[in-house]
Amino acid sequence: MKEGPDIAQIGALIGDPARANMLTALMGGRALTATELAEVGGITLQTASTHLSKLEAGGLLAQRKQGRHRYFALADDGVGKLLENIMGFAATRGHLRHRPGPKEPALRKARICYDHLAGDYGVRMLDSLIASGAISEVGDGLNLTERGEARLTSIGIDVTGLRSTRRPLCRSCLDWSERRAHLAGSLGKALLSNFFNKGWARRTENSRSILFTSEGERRFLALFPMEAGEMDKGQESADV
Amino acid sequence: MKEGPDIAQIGALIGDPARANMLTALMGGRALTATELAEVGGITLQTASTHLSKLEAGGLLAQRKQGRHRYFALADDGVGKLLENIMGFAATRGHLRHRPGPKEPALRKARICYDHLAGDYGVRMLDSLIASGAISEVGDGLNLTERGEARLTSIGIDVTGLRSTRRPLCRSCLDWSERRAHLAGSLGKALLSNFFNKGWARRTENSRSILFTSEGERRFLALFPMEAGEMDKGQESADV
DNA sequence: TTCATACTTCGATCGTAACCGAAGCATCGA
DNA sequence: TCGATGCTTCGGTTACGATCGAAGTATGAA
Repeated sequence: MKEGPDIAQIGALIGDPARANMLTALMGGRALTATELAEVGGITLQTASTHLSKLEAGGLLAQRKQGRHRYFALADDGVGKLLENIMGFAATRGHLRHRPGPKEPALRKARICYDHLAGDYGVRMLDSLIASGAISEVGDGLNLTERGEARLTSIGIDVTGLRSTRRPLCRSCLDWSERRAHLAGSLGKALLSNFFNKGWARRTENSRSILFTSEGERRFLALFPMEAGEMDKGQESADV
Repeated sequence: MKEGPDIAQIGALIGDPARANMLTALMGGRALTATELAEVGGITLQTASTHLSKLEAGGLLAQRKQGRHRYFALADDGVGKLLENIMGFAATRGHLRHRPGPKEPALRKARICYDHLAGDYGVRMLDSLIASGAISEVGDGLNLTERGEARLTSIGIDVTGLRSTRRPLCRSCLDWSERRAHLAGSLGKALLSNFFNKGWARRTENSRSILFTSEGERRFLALFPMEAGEMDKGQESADV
């Protein structure tokens, strides 16, 4: 009965509120310093330091020294994926935190989920890709069709290059409030990078929300039109 | 920064060793009484009772009264899936518990993982299904082919009936020691039930290991032959 | 050098939750 | 009705770990 992986250990790591807040912040995808993480955790630097040591020892975080700064980030994709999973699960059980801040509408609209686009726009993008036949749903998973590959290549995504990596091209990621999926995987990441590179959108400094320029928004909505029946849905989407 | 699902809450629930042991035991798929769970948790009945209340309040467990017994089980598929995920992750970080008991070889060979077959035989079965073209790998997911549907129907699986449920037909589940996948989803469950019904195998009383009869083993191995190059691999497989 | 910034380590406090003994409640069988 | 079994609730103890002040280490800047 005592065999098997020790889920209690990682449960305990995630189970502390301060650590959970830090991990959630790092889902934003960028590395943060100990000082920044102390702030998001609502604790002093000393306390944060011990937490960060534990998270690193537990294999959840990786650190990179740079001058007198020490940047922490999620150790790898697996950690992001795990946290996504738990968030999705927690949402279905109604374990929500209830401090609707002023930034919430922006977060609902478009936000970063580890490394890909989430929120209303994220859900819309995947819906549109499926509706247009670029991505097909196969059982539990998602699959890029030939038509989709041609289309994405035409907007500047190096699909061939993405295929050569070990990471899955398409993954679906559950949007916790809407309970609908958006696109994760290396393709999801590449698409978001593409939007950044084109200047359609940019990150915000202290939040996971993504700001679209008016021009970028216009282009994005044109590129991923909503199906006819979907108008005025998707307002409450928000993820992770 | 405070929006989103509260991962700390469920992390804390899983993070207590006694609770984690109980949950792991319930991954065996059958409902257990509070007394039995107290024993696997290594705690008294009183303590177990409070743990079980918390797990139920947190949406992880469901209880069913039956006479003066109170049976606890995982609340639904989602919980099993979550625990599988965490176990898979924990295994990749080397968070293993180290009490190799006498039952371990049996567990490595074949065991139940929530409701489907895991371990050496579980991995072998999926490998064989893929090699024979019954199941294809699509990106991250698995897909039953037409040929596979015909083949499984012929051995007594009601594939059409399975398709009509909301649960995904094929899911892959990471085998933590081998780091290879075996088959989960409603099809994985149906296959294991099929083996039980045919009398090829049965559960053991106090463990998650599955015992094959010699006849059942012969049939199983004939039904799911190993690919030529795979001989003598798969000895160390064990899951969840 | 010297000072400032970024972070860690040490030491002590404190709160929470895990824990168990004992008592209480519910169901069953006789 | 009575005792036995299965489980919960109560109360008090204990232990662990989260927390922070203070001191220590490392890097950079002046």
